[in-house]
Amino acid sequence: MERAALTTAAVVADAAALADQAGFDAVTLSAVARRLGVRAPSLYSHVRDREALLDGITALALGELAERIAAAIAGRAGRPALEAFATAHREFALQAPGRWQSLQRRAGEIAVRSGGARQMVTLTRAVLRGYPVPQDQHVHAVRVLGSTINGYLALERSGGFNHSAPSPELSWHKTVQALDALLNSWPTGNPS
Amino acid sequence: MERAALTTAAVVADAAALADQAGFDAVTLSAVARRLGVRAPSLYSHVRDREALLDGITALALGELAERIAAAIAGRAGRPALEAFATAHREFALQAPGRWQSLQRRAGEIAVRSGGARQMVTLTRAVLRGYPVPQDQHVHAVRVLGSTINGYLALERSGGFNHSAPSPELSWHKTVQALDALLNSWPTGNPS
DNA sequence: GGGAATGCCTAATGGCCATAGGCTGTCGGC
DNA sequence: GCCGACAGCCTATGGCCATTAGGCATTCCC
Repeated sequence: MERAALTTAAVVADAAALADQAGFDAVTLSAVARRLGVRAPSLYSHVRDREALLDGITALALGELAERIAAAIAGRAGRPALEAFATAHREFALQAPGRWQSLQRRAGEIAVRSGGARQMVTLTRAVLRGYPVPQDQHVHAVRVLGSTINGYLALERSGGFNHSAPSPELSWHKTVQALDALLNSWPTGNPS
Repeated sequence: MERAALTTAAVVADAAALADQAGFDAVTLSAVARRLGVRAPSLYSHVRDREALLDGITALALGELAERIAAAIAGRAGRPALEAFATAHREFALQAPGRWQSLQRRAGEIAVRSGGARQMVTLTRAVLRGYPVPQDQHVHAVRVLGSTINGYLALERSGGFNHSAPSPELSWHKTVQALDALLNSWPTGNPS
């Protein structure tokens, strides 16, 4: 019996793969152990508990998403940058649904410390540089952007669009277009 | 031993209360049974299985939210209506976190059929009537609105704002303001 | 008063997380 | 080349959960 050479990273990676295949909720220590040809308790040498495993997936996903986004918006500004930013999000959600799902929960210590979150904020701000949004409004704009993009993908994923007509594709385009328009004329004062 | 007079509705209502107190994930047949002073298997007379129970909560929450929104936007139009619409959402999320959480998942048969979903769409369209958004764009606008509001509340709830400065309150206001501006100048053509 | 239906119960199965403690092969020090 | 420590996996166990099967009492209608 060869040593399986398990490491924390390997366990987390396999768990992430399982999440993509069977859904985030299907990520269970037992299931991962089965996939790795090992008994469940053995995993506790590499992972503190289930929560830590899930948090590890979150950290991994955060890093991967940041990487994709960085590559996507490099060399772009303004609307093209925004579109690349949004598309990177959406493709990540579609291609790695389990990992994406792992981002939609209260992040634990590991994930927060991993720096991926900070990186995401930095990247979002980079997109904003191409728009006439004043510095002191950036935080708000970052939040609106994150809310809308994540919210849209969550709705799409949970089937919120299955019962009305036009394709999600079309609405997605309109949504990004709307965000572009919004950033271009960011409301500053207190207009009545 | 008095007959507890359990009904499907009573079980679902108690489950919803539990969800608000302990989180949606804490809604377990065992826990609900304990609260009702009954053994877990007894609940199967009223509820098909756990999934049906959760779906029941979703249907209940959908109806309650629609009711709140209807009351909030009655007699208002334009920006006040939008603000009332958004506020109703947020207050629901803050006051009934478990019920709100139940809306953030793939809805099952019961919830879909309950008509609450359709009612929500109708109410959102009602808000749009106060804005110069062309009819054929309403679907998209409904989706953008839903995405942003839900997305914001999800982010707020999952602590996404805990690590940066300004209060969520402020950003929330800015977000609603931004949506107002967006609807007022909804991008129609294909502006380059 | 009898019988069926209603509504709760106990018993039992199987899955999951988690802890405790045991076994084995590998490797550094001598 | 031997020995002890340690790394890394194992079995055994306990507790909680969902779900099914089958039993017992109360109620209500005839």
